[in-house]
Amino acid sequence: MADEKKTRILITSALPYVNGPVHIGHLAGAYLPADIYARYQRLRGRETLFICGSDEHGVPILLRAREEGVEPQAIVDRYHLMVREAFEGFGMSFDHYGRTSAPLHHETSRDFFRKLAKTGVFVRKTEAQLYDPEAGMFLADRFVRGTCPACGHDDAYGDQCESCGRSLSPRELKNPRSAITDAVPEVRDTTHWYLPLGRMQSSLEAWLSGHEDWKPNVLGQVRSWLREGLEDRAVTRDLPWGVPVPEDVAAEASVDARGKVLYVWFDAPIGYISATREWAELRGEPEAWERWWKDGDSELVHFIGKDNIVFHCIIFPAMLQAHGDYVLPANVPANEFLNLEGRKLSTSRGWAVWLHEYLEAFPADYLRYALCTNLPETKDTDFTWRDFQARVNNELADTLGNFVNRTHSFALRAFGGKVPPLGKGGPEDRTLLEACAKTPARVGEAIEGFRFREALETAMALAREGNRYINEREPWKTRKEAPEVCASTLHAALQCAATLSVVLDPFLPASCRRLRAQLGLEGLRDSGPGGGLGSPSREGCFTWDDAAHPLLEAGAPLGDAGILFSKIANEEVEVQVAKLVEGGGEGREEDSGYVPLESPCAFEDFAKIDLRAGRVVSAVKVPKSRKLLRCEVDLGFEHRQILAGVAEHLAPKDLEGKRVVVVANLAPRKMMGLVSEGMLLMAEDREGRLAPVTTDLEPGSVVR
RNA sequence: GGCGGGGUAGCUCAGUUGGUGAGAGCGCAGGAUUCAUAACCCUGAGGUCGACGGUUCGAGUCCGUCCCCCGCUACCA
Repeated sequence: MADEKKTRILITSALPYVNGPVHIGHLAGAYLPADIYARYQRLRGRETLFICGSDEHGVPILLRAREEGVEPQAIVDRYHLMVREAFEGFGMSFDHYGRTSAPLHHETSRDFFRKLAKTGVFVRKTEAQLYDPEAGMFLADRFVRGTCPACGHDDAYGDQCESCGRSLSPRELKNPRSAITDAVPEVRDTTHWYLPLGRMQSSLEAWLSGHEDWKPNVLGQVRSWLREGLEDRAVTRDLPWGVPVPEDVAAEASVDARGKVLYVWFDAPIGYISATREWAELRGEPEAWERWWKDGDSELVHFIGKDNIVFHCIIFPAMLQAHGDYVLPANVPANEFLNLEGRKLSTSRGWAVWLHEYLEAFPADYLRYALCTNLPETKDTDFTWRDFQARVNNELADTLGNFVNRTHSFALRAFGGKVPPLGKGGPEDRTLLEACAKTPARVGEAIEGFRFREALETAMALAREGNRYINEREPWKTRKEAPEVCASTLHAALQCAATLSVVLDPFLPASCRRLRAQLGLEGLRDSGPGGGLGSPSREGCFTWDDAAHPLLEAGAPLGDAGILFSKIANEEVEVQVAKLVEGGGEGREEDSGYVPLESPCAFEDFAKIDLRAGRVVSAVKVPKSRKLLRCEVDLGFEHRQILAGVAEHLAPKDLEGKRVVVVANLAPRKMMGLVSEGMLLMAEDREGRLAPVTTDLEPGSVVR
């Protein structure tokens, strides 16, 4: 239940990570529910602010920029724009949509960090790491190559030697070099700041104990983390892309701040705050943001997907608590995941419906409806195009659209385009009007409990009741026999349509606006951006609760007719399904689903690999492992034990007896306590299916 | 493997603190109707509530074990 004591409500949707476009899975998790909630709160008349923005830092964006040979800023500029426009087309009613590369975000994050540093919240740890003087940056372990101290192999990674399987630390390597520039790395000490979650645990637990009413999937995850005991987390990184660590803080700790940035999960949630500040500045009231973030009367609600629970329920609250000035989330109604046609969504495989592409084909409200009827509120759910079509045709068009259309067009014809009077009204009329009166509260109760499917179903039930009512009252008969009765019927039916235009507004904002125009109904508060903020025009408008009373006055003029929802033909969804199968590759345009080619490899490098034919003598699943099969392979001159990470795709019998191709000189590697002496070559198709690469020749044969 | 969330009618999903004959929408079958977007309305068929034990007068709802799906994590071809 909503806490009516709080006077204003601050709603956030997870910041999308802009290394690609947004798809329907994102919408179902963090965006559509948040938008419905925000629009509802505005219609209720509560002071409401809805905030989101692009998350633009972190390693994946840096790597993507390197791949494409452009600056990271170019990547995030591209997707920030694309994502923002797609959200707008979908009807997301953000009061502000910011971005974490904005100067104000950098300033806000740095101030936040500075405050925690100054008040002694952080601990610092210094460790020696390798530094690339040419690239001017510290090297992650896998970016260091060199000679293995144990076996002399000259191309070992910084974390492990592939030749002897030994785990290493980068500093143990002889003749180390940078994998980026080939420069000889220097050993330098690097210091990082840590958020000591361990010692913050009890205060977090105290806070969480006041939130036993959160969704079970959220509480379960959170309790599990607390039971395990929280560990300190580093909040800075040696990276060239991100929010720079404040120089003054670094100087005070006698640390060189150059090349150090805030870790992305530290700065990203602060994006909620900086976007609010940006909103306030644009409004010309730079201090206005503090009301939302620092006043105890403010209720903060984060909408996210289940993968984000720990950050929003533990780490960010810990940061806010440590800072001291901020309110903590009142609720974090995380959703589970949406599947697509029975398979999980995958950006890398292109198994997704991209929002910007969807919007080229169908109206936003159709998707809003279809997704909302099937939101993954308690468990993962499945989106299919066929179901989408059925929802739109059978429910939106046939049930809702047809109800308002038959009502409206009848009134236009029979009553000269004006709302007919209720007159005395019969018991049936009063029954329908009572159903209308109860609906806003019922729908609202479900929304406030974050049960959006139930809320939409409740509203749609009123449309069904309206259809039933008209069938029973048969106004086409009473029109001539008893005109006053006919007038009462149409009056009640029009009131019902008017109620629907309000209670469905959060779900179908564009369609409900059109519906109200058809009904000649004006003066509802704006559910869109700015509608939850104080403004002169807002006063005098009617609200959600007012929809419990008849909204139309007898004699008032009706607007023009029009079809609200048109049906989707089979061919239209077939096109979408076909697009899915073909486009199995990536969000990028010309990609057909094939994995992109690796960069060229010199022949000398290729020649180092010794490929042999081998016969799989036996294959058994490695106990307690999810992916590994332990194979005994006959190479003719010897038998090898090889671990293949294919158990999710292949059964042991798929390999046993097969003559396969083996990388015979691959450095041994330990996994699950077992040594793997080589690798079985596998081919993978665009659907992700695996099959061994086989040969007819005898074991030991050389493959070139 | 560890931790968390799920496995309920053909399909997609609801089922609060255990208690009248287990629900909705869609799909299907039959009927009624014609104001309306070949729409609407009524009726019906349909499930041993993942499997096996247990607690209880009584369990989809609580406990235990196992199987399958998803997320985080661990050792990711």
